[in-house]
Amino acid sequence: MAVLPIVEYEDKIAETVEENPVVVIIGETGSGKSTQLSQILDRRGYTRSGMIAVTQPRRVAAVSVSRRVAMELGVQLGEEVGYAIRFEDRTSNKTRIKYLTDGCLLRESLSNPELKQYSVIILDEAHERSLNTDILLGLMKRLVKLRSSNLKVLITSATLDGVKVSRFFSGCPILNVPGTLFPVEKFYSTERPTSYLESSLKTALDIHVREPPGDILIFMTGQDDIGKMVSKLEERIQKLEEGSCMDALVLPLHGSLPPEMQVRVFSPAPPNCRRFIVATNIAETSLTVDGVVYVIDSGYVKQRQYNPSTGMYSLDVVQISRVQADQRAGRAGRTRPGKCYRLYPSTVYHEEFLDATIPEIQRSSLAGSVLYLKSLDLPDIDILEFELLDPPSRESLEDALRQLYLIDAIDESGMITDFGRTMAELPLEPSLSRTLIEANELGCLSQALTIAAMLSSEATLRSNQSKGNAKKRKQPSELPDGSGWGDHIQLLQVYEAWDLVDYDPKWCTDNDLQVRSMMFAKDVRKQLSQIIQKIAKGPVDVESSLRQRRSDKDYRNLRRALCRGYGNQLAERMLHHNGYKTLGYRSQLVQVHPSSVLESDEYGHLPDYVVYHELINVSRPFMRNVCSVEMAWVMPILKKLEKMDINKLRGGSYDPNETKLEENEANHNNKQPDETTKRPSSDDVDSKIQAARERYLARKAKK
DNA sequence: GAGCACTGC
Repeated sequence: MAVLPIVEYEDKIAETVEENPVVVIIGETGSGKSTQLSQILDRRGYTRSGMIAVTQPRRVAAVSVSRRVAMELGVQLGEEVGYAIRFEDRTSNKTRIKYLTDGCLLRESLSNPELKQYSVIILDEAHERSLNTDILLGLMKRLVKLRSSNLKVLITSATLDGVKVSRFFSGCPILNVPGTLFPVEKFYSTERPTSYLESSLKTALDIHVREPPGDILIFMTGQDDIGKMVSKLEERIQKLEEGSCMDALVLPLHGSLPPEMQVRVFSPAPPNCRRFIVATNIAETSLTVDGVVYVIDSGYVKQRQYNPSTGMYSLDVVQISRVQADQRAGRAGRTRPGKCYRLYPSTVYHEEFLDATIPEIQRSSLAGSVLYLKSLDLPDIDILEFELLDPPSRESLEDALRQLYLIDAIDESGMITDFGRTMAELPLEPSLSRTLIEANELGCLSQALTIAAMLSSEATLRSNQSKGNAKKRKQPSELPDGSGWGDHIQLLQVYEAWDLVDYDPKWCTDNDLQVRSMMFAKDVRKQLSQIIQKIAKGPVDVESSLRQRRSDKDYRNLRRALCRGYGNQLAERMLHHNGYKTLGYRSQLVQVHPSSVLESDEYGHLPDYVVYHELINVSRPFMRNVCSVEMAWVMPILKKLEKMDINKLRGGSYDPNETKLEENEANHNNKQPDETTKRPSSDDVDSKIQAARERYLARKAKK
């Protein structure tokens, strides 16, 4: 086995770690940082006073890297070297080196805020900037001060980000460890193509005809384009003159492909055959395809982002960053020198692309993360001042506070409530945690657990309700339809139907459901049940109704619990048509997603009030996963909205004078004093509630 | 009447 570059740096690394509490390691692909750093520090005696934790953004990485390290050290996995991921803890009291997902480490710090069992914490792949890694970086900054004598923190990052991370940790040292990538020659287009699909197609065929053997990896934005590209490639390759070039195999690769299709890319090409792998971003970091020598990079990626001013997610095709472009190019140089064809001019790369991808923390709803931080009870930290590498916008934090207030996780002055503490314990979005608490009080916890689990697993019920579409109506689906109450109820019914056939995998495939997702839902449900039973004061019922079907056909209590939980995600139907208006501190015109099973009454009217799981803007704003609720349940939440004051919510445990000072400072820094004073006036809220009441009266009169 | 990239507790 070749000696990894990092081994030559062992003394230097050990020395630097000895002298500094925090060290940034810039390790390129193939440097061996993921497997070697922990072993180096183990050899140097750091495991005498505690374990070494190594975090990974992905589960598969935690498992495979720990397996590798156990093998190198000649120990049984789970003994001296182990891993911990959700649903699976393979560590023991002998464990010295522990690989875990960053989400797992966050969970651990909930019950043990100083993470005392660790003497070293290595945050690997920090340049990927997952939401969890960013929060961990903030926690580490605080932790190294608290435990300056007995904690070492190492952060691995990419070249472009290293200085920034170092600056965040008051200028800690940066060590560079070279990788073992082969050179990749880059070719740029002279201009942006009008159709990147056509341009990729042409480039791929050019390579096929002219270049020596080696697989081609083509980066596309999504499933649709990949499908088109695959069929066009197959068509054009067939037309190529026989004998003029080698054989070809075209493979799609994206996340929603069934696992058996995904693994096809891991078997090598047949002899004298070139593979074309048409992939999404999944091939950028998550999956490594061997044999790739040529990369075609469109320069685009599909990215999900959250807009805190509308509460809406959107999925947009955006330009990639320079880090991403380099990562894509690197995929061509893993086994030998490669070539990367960039379908954009070099000026675009240098002048238009961002240095790094916008971190997830600036593209997500932060309700869950803010609740998490609040539950840590860090006495010295105001949540809005919590130091992060790239702080989210003030608007985004305020949005999180408002959401948390509406679902009773924090009180009117921003303090975490008892509800909030329970909610933070559950590995769910706050809305679903709140639903579970309410369901427990209303005697329908078991059903709510199932819904929460099904929503976590994204067990998409593939358009089995395409009623009007004659083409797709081959056979009517046997799946339950939510009894008209909506998608949450349908998810519940589907799971219960699966339970009735003893969780038979074949039942899933027969009904066009992914076995993987359903199994995941089952695992989540079990985990949630265990956590709830652990934290509950009294006895809880987590199993009822799974087998003995209830007689309440209207799922009344369950819908009521959902309404309480989704108090921040309510919508009201328009008086004269089936469009909806979201209710809350901001109002949007939205529609029920066409895939919903929500039913209208005999007059063709959808329910007056619904809760929704998510707002997503795809060509138009839609509510995905909706459930019918009753006005009487909605009114108390609107009342609560009336009392909401964002200035108080921001306050936390600080006294008002101090808060004021901070705000003045913020105003000064932002140089936008108008912005900070511009908050929804109470008039606004009043008028909203007034309007809702008028509509209520109008409806009542109509009936 | 539309069609969702990728992770994770």
